[in-house]
Amino acid sequence: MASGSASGGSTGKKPVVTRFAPSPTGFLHIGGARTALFNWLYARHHGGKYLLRVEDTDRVRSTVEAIDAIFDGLSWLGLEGDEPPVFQFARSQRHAEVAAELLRHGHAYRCYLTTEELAERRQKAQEERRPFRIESEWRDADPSTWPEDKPYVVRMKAPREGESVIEDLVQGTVTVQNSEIDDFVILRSDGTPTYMLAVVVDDNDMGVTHVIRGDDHLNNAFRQLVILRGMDWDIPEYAHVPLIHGADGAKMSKRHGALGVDTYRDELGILPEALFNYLLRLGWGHGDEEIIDRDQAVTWFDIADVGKSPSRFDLAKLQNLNGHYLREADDARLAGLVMHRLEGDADPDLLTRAMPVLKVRAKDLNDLAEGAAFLFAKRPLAMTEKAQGLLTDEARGRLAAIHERLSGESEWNLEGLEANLKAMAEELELGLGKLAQPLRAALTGQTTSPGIFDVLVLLGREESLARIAAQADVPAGSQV
RNA sequence: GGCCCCUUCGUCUAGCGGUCUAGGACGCGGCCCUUUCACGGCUGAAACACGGGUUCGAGUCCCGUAGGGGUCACCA
Repeated sequence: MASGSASGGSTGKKPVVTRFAPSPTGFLHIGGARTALFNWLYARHHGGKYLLRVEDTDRVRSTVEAIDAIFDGLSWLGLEGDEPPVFQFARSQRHAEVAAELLRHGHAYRCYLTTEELAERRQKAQEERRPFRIESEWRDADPSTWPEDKPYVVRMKAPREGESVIEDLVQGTVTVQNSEIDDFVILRSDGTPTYMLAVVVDDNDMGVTHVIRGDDHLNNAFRQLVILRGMDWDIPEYAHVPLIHGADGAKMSKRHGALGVDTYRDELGILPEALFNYLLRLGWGHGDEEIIDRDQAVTWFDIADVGKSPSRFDLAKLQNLNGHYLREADDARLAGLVMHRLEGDADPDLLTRAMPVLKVRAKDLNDLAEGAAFLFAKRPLAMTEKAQGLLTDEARGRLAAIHERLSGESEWNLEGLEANLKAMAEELELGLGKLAQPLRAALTGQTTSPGIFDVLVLLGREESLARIAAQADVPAGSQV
């Protein structure tokens, strides 16, 4: 257990230990994912440890589903902890012990004020338009006068004079008057610890040297300082990173655009490396660099380079980045990811072979599935309206000619087919488009697709000719 | 409302007193490539919130104003 001077924070000599401590009351949202990322990155950059702690002290709101969802999201992003996660609730005994010690040393006191009494005072203060601060008459009561048979909470005896300063790695020097800090509760009347106590005890016991979290905790840090000083524990370095806002500038909340990372994965078809890169660049930059992989991020990342102002979430940029990583991704891997997004049976080998020409046209896995659909479509092909429009009588006539010509194609490869059709266009004194577009419609049922020769090769001789025949004005007698 | 924090193109950012007629990226417009759609290449429009200081010189430092955010529980 750490001990020693609590004056100036750690000296930086100790190996770095960071932690990500979500409360399992919902999915792993985008903001939490970024906090985890920054903790992971900071630990990796300094060759330290990155730990996970589940803050499940709120028994009614914490669920196993949420715990699973969070771990699932973290491992998808490659942000698993370096050690098995700590479950906060399991440590409540230790929290209570610390509270007892604080009580023993007179840093905390039993407060017998009821919630109703407090509510009354709060309301009165509001009516009188003056700021409310808890001033419990029990603060200075002699412990010998503490009733044993009445319910009470344990409150910290926060200093009322002077000021507290935090040298925050992101926010800089932040000063707060001690008079602003009230006597917060550390142990509820049922004897369970509050978050405020639990974090401090757990961070201390886990040897956390750097607390990197959302800046909605900045105010809490000053309360936590009170406990730290009461126990004479080392004060960790703090880094309070700004929250992520929605596209409209408002705070990301559950009903306001905050999505779980699973939604980005499952519904939006985003690759983990794309989300990693996007989240990294949100609030942090390294010169003009935009495409940054894991290893590069580890060497470049510094928490001090994180900006102080909140940033807005921009889906278009995420998708652009995703498109980049899609093009870089392994074809078989992408085929695997796309398989279950396709309706009906799909051949993974064909899908893999088609991937090089499919992925340059997609920005997410859904695009990829859509683009791949024609490969596995059953005859007769469904036609989009535009494709239908392309199939004029003249076009159908040309398809018949193409069919006849391609039937004689011996090799059925890219070069041969391209030479053949180009020659045909020249002979007919037509642009290649006049041939290619109707052909595309017949082959794919759409007006856009990969290159027409790629499509022909991917579909193969038999299927290609059959699809052409189905749309062509085939002269009687020459059935396929 | 009290306290704390923030403010460069629509968005993410570079900038750490002179090299800024402010750079990059996404998005948007145009052109090129081209059988379609993409990819790629080139190119255009687009920002230092405002007002005072400090300084020979301010996007960069200080102070106000405005706007935005966070937080004020026996929730985490």
